[in-house]
Amino acid sequence: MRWSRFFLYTKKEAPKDAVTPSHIYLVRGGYIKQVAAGIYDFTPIGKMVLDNIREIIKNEMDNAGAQEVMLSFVTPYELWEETGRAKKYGDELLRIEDRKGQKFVLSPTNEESVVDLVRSYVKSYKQLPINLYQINLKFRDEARPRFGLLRGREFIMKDAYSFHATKEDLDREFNLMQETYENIFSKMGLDFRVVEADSGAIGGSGSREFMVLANTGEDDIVVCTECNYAANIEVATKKHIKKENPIKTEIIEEVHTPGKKTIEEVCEFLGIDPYFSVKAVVKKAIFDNKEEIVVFFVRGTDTLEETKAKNAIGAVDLADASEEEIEKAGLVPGFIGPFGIPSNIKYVIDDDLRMAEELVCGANKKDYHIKGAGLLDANLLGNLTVYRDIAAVKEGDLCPECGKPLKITKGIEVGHIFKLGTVYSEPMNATFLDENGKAKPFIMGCYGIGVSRLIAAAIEQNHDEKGIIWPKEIAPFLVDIIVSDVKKEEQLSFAESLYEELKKAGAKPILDDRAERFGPKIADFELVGFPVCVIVGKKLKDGKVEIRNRKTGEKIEVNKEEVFEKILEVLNS
RNA sequence: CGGAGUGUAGCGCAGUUUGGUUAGCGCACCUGGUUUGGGACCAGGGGGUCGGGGGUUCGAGUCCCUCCACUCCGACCA
Repeated sequence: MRWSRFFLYTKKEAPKDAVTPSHIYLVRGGYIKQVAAGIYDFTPIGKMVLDNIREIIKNEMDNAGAQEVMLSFVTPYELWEETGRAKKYGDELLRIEDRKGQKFVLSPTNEESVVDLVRSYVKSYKQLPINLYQINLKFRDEARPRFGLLRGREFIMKDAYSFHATKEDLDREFNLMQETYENIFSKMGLDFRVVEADSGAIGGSGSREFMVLANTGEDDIVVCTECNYAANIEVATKKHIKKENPIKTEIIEEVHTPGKKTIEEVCEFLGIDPYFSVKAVVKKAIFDNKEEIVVFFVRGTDTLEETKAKNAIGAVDLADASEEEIEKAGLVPGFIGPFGIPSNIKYVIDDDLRMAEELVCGANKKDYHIKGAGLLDANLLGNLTVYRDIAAVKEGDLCPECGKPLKITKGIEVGHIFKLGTVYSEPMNATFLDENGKAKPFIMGCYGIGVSRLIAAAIEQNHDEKGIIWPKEIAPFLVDIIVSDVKKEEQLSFAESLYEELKKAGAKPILDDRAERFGPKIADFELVGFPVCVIVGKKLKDGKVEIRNRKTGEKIEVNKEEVFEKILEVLNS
């Protein structure tokens, strides 16, 4: 490509609304242009990066035996009514009507479509397993799109759906997909982790997320400092250890704690370690058909993990409870504890408190706490007591696998694989006949990769203060040939012949033959982020040109005769 | 969806408080010239429904009403 004719225009100034590096550099580098909130145009160079990523994904998916399809983007609303997701998905599902008033949705994901496709052809276990995938546009009407391509409303996703006769075969495919994903992200040159994850609204029995490690990530992930345990904080667990409270109380007693409502206040007032206090977190739990006040008890030093809490009671959602709602339920805000709690209140105690002794907790009575309480005997509390893991893992907690300290890092979710089971095939009545001629619903898995998000994630992980540093596997061009002064005939003709040579060798060159000075050209090289550049400039008359490595910053001066070999050397280093 | 902002040339902004000639500046763009290894310089030039609609006024970018769009924090998010 000759830059002088290339539809690529960089900017010196960052757009005022961009805050993350990937968003800033994608816009400044001329890769994307915003059209509306969370919707972007891709310029030719942006499309090249997208295609490079698609190519890697396609190769690996095909290798794994999956078959590429393309499901319709505009799909009938009816299909969404079949599974009940029309309601559940909420406002994120963009509904539209055609001229006849027939309802459609813009696909945010395609479980319904693919089940509809497969059920119309597949009737026998002999046709299984099947894995169908597509790399296609998606639309989710996010309440708050942000950070450029990291969270768009319109985006490109690779979604795959597998169909099996048995759970064992699903497990096999699930593992194969995990391997395939690991290959894909490794090939792209990304630093990532596979983590245990919550299945969320999509349902199913198991899921793993693929996280690109980056400071700007929106997800907290828990990783072990020793072994390879890694989990999303929404599901991460820790090893429970029993610490002895140095303070031994003779008797369990109520103590007067006037106006001391927070853990901090109570513990300071009583002179105890907050680790041995019980924090009550009151939430309004929303179920399909009702709302209910639920109390969650965790250690004073812990915080409630809402996803875990939600799963513990099977609620659809948790909302903050107002002081009035708490009082109306018969609770005393600031003095809530597991002992003597009104019998109509549902509550859950964190696993870490199981068998804990010498605790301080609310007495369910204004201005009183209980000292010396123990959870040795659950019967004290009645048999409704439920212990679940509901506290968020924090830095320094111990690994559930090996017992070494855990740490928390930020990640960008670029892939997610699920064991769906029959949650879609059953309601959609998608069945096959097994060996005994009996109709059974398909057992399904689904596997997603955020393709356009990967572009942003790759930049979040690979940039400096000057611009993008593309991993060469996805770089739009590999070698930027800078002609320092295009009016110098010898510079231009040397650069042109080098360009032809590199092009023939498949080294994806771009020739910067614009009528610009050296400054803007080298700055654009760094901003747009090509792996290597060759500077054909004033030293050419001494037979020398310069090669620069974008990533290492290394500069080498070489004789013009050996430049071709040296470039390939740098590229392959 | 709650809270806070912003909207003036392709991009970044000033002007709005206190209404008053023809709405400015930097970058980018066009023409000519000089420059040519880190975002050059000189001269000339083009480009505006001041987010939309309504109102107040002799007069509105500026005041009032209303709608819209976009951004940030949070909630949300396979």
